Amino acid sequence: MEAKYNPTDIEQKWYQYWLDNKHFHSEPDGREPFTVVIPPPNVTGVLHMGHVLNETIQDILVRRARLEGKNACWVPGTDHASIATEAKVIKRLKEQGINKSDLTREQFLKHAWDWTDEHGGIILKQLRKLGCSCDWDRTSFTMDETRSQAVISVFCDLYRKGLIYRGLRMVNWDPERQTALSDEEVIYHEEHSKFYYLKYNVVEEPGKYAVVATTRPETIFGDIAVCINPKEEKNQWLKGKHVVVPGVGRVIPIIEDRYVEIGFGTGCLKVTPAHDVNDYALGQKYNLKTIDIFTADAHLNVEALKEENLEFLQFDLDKYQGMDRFECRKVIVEELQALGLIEKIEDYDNKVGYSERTNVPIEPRLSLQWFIRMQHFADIALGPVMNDDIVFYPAKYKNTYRAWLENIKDWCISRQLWWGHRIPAYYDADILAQTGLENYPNDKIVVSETKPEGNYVQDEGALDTWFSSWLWPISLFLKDGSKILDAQCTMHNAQLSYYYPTADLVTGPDIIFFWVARMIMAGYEYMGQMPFKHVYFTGIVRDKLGRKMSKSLGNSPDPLDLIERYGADGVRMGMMLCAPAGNDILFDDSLCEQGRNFNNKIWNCFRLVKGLEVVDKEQDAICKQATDWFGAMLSKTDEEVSKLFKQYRLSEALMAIYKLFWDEFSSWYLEMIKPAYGQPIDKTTYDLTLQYFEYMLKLLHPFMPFITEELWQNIAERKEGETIMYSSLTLPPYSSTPLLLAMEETKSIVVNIRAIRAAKNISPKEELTLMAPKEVSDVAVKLANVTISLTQDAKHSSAGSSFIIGTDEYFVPLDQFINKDEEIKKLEADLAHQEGFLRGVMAKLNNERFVANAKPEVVEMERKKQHDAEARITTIRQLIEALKG
RNA sequence: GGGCGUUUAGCUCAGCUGGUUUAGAGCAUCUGCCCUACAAGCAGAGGGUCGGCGGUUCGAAUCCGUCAACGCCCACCA
Repeated sequence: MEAKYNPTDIEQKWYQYWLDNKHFHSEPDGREPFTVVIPPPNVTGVLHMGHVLNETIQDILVRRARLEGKNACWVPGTDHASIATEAKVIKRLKEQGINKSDLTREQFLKHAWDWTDEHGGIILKQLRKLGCSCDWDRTSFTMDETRSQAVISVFCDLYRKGLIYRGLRMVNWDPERQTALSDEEVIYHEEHSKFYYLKYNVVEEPGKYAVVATTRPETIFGDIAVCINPKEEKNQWLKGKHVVVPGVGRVIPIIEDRYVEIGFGTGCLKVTPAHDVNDYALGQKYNLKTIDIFTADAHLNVEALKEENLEFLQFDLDKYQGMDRFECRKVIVEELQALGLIEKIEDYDNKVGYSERTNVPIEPRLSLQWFIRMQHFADIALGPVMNDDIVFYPAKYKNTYRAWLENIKDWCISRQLWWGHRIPAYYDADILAQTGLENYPNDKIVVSETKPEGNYVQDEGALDTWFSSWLWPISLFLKDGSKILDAQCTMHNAQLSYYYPTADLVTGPDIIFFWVARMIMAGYEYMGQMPFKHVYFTGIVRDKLGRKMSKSLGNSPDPLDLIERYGADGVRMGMMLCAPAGNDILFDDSLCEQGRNFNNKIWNCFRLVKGLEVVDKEQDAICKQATDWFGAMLSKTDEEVSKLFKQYRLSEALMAIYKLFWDEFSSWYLEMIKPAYGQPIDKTTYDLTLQYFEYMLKLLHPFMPFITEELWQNIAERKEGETIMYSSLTLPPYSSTPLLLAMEETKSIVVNIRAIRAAKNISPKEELTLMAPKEVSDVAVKLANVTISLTQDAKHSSAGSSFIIGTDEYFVPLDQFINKDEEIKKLEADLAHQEGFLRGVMAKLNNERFVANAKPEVVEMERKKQHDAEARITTIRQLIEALKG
């Protein structure tokens, strides 16, 4: 065996082995199920560090569940990511000189599928490199046939139930992709912008004007009123008057509404119902007309204004026609300034909504879209999380969840995209020809899983991607034509009834509304049950400086490159070392280094153990003590690890095993049982050592699947197809605290003597005498290389170095090396510390109220502290005197 | 503007319902070692008045209040 662990070949070998033996595949059986559905990555995406974190955690949970004897099933798949993928396809087409608008829907979809086939699933291949134990036979796609069918039938079902409706609403419009978005897809950024104070001349009082402050002067073409608060003193004079929209020349009324905040700005609000959510509400309330001045890609369309009789028009409308909205802002400000219609311009910070996907400022736009009534879903989804039927880790996200559900708004689910599930709504062609889409009567819409007979036109829109994602934990298990709508009432689907509800969901808190909440809604609506029992929210992977990893910053390492350099096990461990649940991850390559080093350590321990020569002989005292002790140690850690897993404290579980293996097993245990050079080891000790080693491999396996499989296969004879993955994880119970305490004392003796050697520069090879007040374990004799001289009264007069463990005093005579002053200084420092400590204890014990109020065992503990400290102080004083004398 | 969270060694974090030797771990640092598993290693060492202030208590990193810094989420003040 090589002295260094080389992961590459080994990882490939075992992954193939697992695949060949179908070890990741699950079918329902008598065992308890443990299901995890992957948060489907974008079908054309590539692996980034966020995935590494997320998928590693899932794999750890799944592998641990297998070891615990559960029937674990981790279902992989990808998401069609409607808007993101469509954007990529459009971009590629553009590179080929093709515009989306030149293609028919069918032609475009052909390109999109080509692209998907070409790039799709790359990320799933990459997950294999990471060691993910997904049931690849179950790989699904949110837009494959089964999943699509589920989506369409759910849409129809919700429509029938009256939970889906079509309506003309103010929506978030992405002018780049030219589609509506849901509220969740809008991200607000604080922005430094300007506040423009525009003059609106009052018709009834020539020479006087109202001032309106706005951040969006380009929208004045759509102004339809100016609103004041009826209670605002300074604007009383405007009541009932009319004003002229500057430049545009439209005469509009002053209206009154308490919505306008007194004291903010000038108290005059321009009302542009077509381009602002609040203005739209005002428009509805006062029955104002809406003038839409933007095209779908947010360029000006002022053609309609020409039809109006704008008696005070000062602008050249043709100049503005087709102008970009931001260009227009610049131009219009210049022109208004020239006309003397701007009173002043101030700096102003406000929030601007951006499209999550295209990063373009959102335009509020009135349009005809499909919505889900969310109140119903909020009602069924709130309780289970608040009362911990579904448990969130960390729990703080319960607050976030509740806040969202309690202020729920209807969900806009239609998108003006082609790549997605097409809305199964049909319009009678004849009626449509008469009425147009906007005025098409709702009761004549046919919503159906199949195209109705006759001359019908299907809705052009597609559904929000999340409308398919929210069914994921259900739709993944639909097989052989089984229908989602039958799922709950018949449960005839053996797959679904076995695997649902799933056990754990691992995902980022950024999609708690997009996905987590909606899965819970769909779960209760269609299965009558929760979709998962636990939700583990990961943090965001950041770089060492706390910056979010991103392509543009170039601070995100390529996971595959890391795997190449440190091995998948090393990378997984590096990731987990810095990943307490819910905290952001400050990732650094050096963490993987630590992971790699640990692999190497395990590897070399294995080399040592396997290299031992074994004979059939009695176990000596040292080995007996060592094996007994480590058995207890192992079982104690095992218990801890189980507890930590139950709390989803994975990084702590890993750390516990890490310390067990490196400190207790390698540094202590192996040194204890290691025979002298060339000597053999007894079989009992050897067998126990292998047993312990094997058990630790199992504990480690979820974190580091490859090296543990490799060593597990080599630690004993294995049958063809056997795997550590399904080796059971049970340990004979140990409960031996005295054993552990005794060994801690032994270790203290060894550490003290090593420290003396280090301080005095004495080689470990040189045997020393240890004067001890009581029997010292042979383990200490071996590891510290000492001979014991039993004495109740160490010879304080002779030169040497002493130490105290508990209240026992030990002494190592060292005539030739001793430096008295140094020794005295050290003892005096210790004395000062002990005395300070004693003072603290005495302060409590002398306090009557403490003695009276504290629990008896606490008082008892303080008394013991007092006695111990006093004993130690006496001993130290004697030592100092002896040295001085 | 509301809400939530964080603040403990140079770094990343434990520290559960207040008392278990005047705070722990891993990494990093420093010192000494190539000793026949491992220098991707071994042995040893140093390092914190627990963000500030105030309070409750016999006793506070731990509970309460307040301030500060940072982070996240939500919200239609144009």
